[in-house]
Amino acid sequence: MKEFLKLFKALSDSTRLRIMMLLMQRELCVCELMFILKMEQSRISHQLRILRDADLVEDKRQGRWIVYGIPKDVRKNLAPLFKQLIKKKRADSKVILQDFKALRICLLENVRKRRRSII
Amino acid sequence: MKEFLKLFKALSDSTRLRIMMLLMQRELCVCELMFILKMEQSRISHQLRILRDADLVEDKRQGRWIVYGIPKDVRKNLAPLFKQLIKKKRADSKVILQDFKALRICLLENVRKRRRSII
DNA sequence: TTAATATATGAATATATGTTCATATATTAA
DNA sequence: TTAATATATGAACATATATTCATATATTAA
Repeated sequence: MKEFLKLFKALSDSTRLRIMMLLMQRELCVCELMFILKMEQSRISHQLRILRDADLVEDKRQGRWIVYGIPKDVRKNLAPLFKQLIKKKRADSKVILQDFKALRICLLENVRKRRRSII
Repeated sequence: MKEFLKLFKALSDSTRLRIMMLLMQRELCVCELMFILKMEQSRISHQLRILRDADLVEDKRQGRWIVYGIPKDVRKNLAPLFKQLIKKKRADSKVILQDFKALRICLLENVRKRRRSII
């Protein structure tokens, strides 16, 4: 039961749910999430930690960025659930769809700098 | 998103999760839940209210008891998820399985009195 | 009608959680 | 090596949530 509680708790916060929806689209670093969600860095880091503790996301260093993504098995399990969240064209999904729009802008504007680390 | 948050929040408490698992087995009144969970009445009533506000349970009066159950559509949607929760024979499921045992005893002992209301 | 039973609910309290601020750490650029 | 950038994290604070206690309401039994 603990495991399920951890999962539900992790998903029962709007910031974390938005992060999850974004990471379902694409791996992102913290500064990209900051740009898209318009939230300060520590707020996002704290929430990512909770998601990581619940094994909903994993992180890897890429040069000076730390990139977050959703492990394959988690992605597979959550996909049907999250699909419902976008599918319904209700006011409910508005925030999510706006976030997706901001994600596109984030990529176009190359918020994560072009420089690539050697490692 | 609000709808999903409401769902996840409703399920992210161990008392409520246990209640949901029990109601997936069978309709139950508050006093039966008290007996099974060994919790005081107001505690259960408060949690049932939260579940009802999230449309996860519905109630109907039967004589002097108020019987709680899970609406068919909700039951259908949550069944696969909850099945996983019981399936895995891990310490994680122990509490739930103990609750099911207590449920059986509850029914054998006829915790809800035999008298039936006229209504 | 009165007492007993079953449940709901408001208020008080304790605890958990989310956010912000300040600061530490790790990497890369200069 | 030093400065800049990206991120993590501890502490303080505000807010939300769960639980308990006291009490109200509705139904049935006597």
